[in-house]
Amino acid sequence: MTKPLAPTRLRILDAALDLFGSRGFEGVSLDEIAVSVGVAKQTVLYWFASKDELLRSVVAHTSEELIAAVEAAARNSGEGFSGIEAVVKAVFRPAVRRPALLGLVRELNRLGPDISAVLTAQLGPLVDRAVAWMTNEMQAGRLRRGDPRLTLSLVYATVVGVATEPEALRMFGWEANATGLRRLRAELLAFLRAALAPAAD
Amino acid sequence: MTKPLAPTRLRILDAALDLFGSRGFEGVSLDEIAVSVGVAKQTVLYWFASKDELLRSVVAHTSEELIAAVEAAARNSGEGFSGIEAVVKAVFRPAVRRPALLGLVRELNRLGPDISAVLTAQLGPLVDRAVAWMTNEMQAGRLRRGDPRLTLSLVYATVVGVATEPEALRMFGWEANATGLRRLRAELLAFLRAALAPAAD
DNA sequence: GGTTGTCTCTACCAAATGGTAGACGACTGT
DNA sequence: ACAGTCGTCTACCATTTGGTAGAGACAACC
Repeated sequence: MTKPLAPTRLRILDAALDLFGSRGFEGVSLDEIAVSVGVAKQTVLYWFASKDELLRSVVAHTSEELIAAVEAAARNSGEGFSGIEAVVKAVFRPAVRRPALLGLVRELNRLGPDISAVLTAQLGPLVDRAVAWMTNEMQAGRLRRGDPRLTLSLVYATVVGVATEPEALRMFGWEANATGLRRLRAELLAFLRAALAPAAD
Repeated sequence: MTKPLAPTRLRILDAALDLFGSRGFEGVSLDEIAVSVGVAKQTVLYWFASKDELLRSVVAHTSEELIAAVEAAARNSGEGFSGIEAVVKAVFRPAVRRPALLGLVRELNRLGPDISAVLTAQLGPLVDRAVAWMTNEMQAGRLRRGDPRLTLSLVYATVVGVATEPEALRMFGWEANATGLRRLRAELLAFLRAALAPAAD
């Protein structure tokens, strides 16, 4: 605990997340990252052996945080849709405020399996648990029946799509302010609730 | 029949769409595009004055096609959810088969307003008509009531999310073959139908 | 045959990029 | 006072990038 709040290394990780997430790995130069942090390019290379390693570190660091948030939410969540609601709520604000968070996930897909493997390894168990939970809830009649994995994928795709495309949402007339954010979240939850509600029979 | 179908210019547009869409504008060099087409880099620059103009052309060309498909589907579509179903079906296959199609849309967001304006101008009227249609269907009770623009955004986000993240879907255990594609489409439509179904009352 | 215009090529350039080498200062423990 | 190491810097390099200049192949039209 020698360096309390934001030592250079963390500030670099932070800036790199935003830049990689918003403009892509190849679209950002080490120098840009350095300038945005307020250090020299070589300071970045002092902390991270290469640009690739910087990306790997950003992914590892970021996914740890996100996964922790999701797991915490999942632990305290209830049955049926409220379980999903808790997780979505936990992810929604940071994700929309900072599209880079989930944008980075997309970024991985274009950088070959060796890098996305870092994330897959971390996410695998979480996905499995989620699928098991979903299967159970479907069988109990608390969620609409369907392929649990695909349904989960669709929930994921919806949330990620919303969170990573503010520009597209603006195209539909959405305004990116606090009110817009609240409304979007409310509509997203209503949308997902309807999509997952068990068929009335 | 020397160059009947794909003259150089079109082949370049085609290759550029795939490369830009999958690896990002900055992640692809002119040389790569040229090689993948089988010509020299300078041939690319002969057809398109600069890399920027190439991107603009790809966007214009691609969005024309997509928009035409959407409009055709929208014209023949029915009321309520079947109207949306028709459009989603029209977009789904080409979009999933070729993630670059919609991936390009995301790509635009990171390239400044001057480029995404090309697309916005083309999409604007279509979006307005879709919103008007949706408002009408909601009021008629054929779709679940809600903010028409936001609901539309969510449908869009879901489809785009699904279409542009095959890697993420694979993380959830989805397999990218013909059967997987069919199942995914069926589940997507069921998901959207449930999400948009009018509240039973 | 000559001219013109289209299309593709080789050769080259200036700028930017990721990365290396090594110096300078600040702080540590001895 | 001194050696060491931590963190940052300036200076530099090799490669790649987008882009320019100009020549050659080839067809069509005169």
